[in-house]
Amino acid sequence: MENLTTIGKLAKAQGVRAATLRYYEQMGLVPATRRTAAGYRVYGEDAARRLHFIRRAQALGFSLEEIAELLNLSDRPHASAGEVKKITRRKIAEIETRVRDLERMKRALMQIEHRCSGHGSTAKCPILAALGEDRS
Amino acid sequence: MENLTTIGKLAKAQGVRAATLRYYEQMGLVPATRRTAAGYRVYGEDAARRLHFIRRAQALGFSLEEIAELLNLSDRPHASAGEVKKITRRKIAEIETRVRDLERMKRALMQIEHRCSGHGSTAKCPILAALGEDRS
DNA sequence: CTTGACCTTCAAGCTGACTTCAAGGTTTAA
DNA sequence: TTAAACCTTGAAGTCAGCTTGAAGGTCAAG
Repeated sequence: MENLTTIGKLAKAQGVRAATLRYYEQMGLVPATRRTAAGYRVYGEDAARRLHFIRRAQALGFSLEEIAELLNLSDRPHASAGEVKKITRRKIAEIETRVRDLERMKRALMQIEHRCSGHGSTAKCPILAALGEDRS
Repeated sequence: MENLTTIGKLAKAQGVRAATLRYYEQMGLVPATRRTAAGYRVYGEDAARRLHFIRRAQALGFSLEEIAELLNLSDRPHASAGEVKKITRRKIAEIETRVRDLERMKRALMQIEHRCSGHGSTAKCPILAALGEDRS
């Protein structure tokens, strides 16, 4: 089954507002859908997957513009392979940097947690030290 | 040496604007500094470390409010250990989720990169599949 | 001892990502 | 068949996180 749905149902299912979906469409994040005779938007389940991706990526700190760029990568499967590859590698590198920074922050937080259990001494500001080295 | 400096120098050194530093002070992200007789702000190097942390944390997608919360953890070393511990654990869990999501996104990008080298077939939309499972 | 590069505050303006509102047309359930 | 619950567009409002501008005080170099 194709599982067609209206904007309101898709929105509710994904925990966003219908207005947000229209906004994403306007911003080019989701393609303009086909419409009913009355002009109502009609969504298939690919729309749900796409929307889900957008929300998760956002939670990871990507801007809508960056997300559009990521989605573009998979939308144009073989278009200008060289460029796609370049962007992809850049994104991968960005992600690796983020992960490293997050791991450092995590270690700092674990130190704080440990210290707060009474085991640590006055070792000061592990969190500030966390992202202290090397420039982005 | 204590390495005291003015707002302009600190700002330039960290690649932000002086106005941004004033804004952070206003928002409570950096404590109000002492001033010269003329009312000029005077910064020590702790300010530089703090600022550096703020910028990196921002790049990781934390809001200023969240960053303030993180900084508070290290500012009040032993204040209400129970609460600090709770917040710390929550932040650690959040970070772990983020890292997992980023790793998934990275794997998807690597598939795209691979596919674009001509090795892959029409395996479609690895990026959409990337964050497709389990809810945040 | 003045000129230009700083610093001060306060207020208004801008961008991204929505949200809300107004004024309507459509669908559906009683 | 009509009222509630949808949908449409367009435009304005909101919040975070700055940026810019105005109007003025301070400091360092020549």
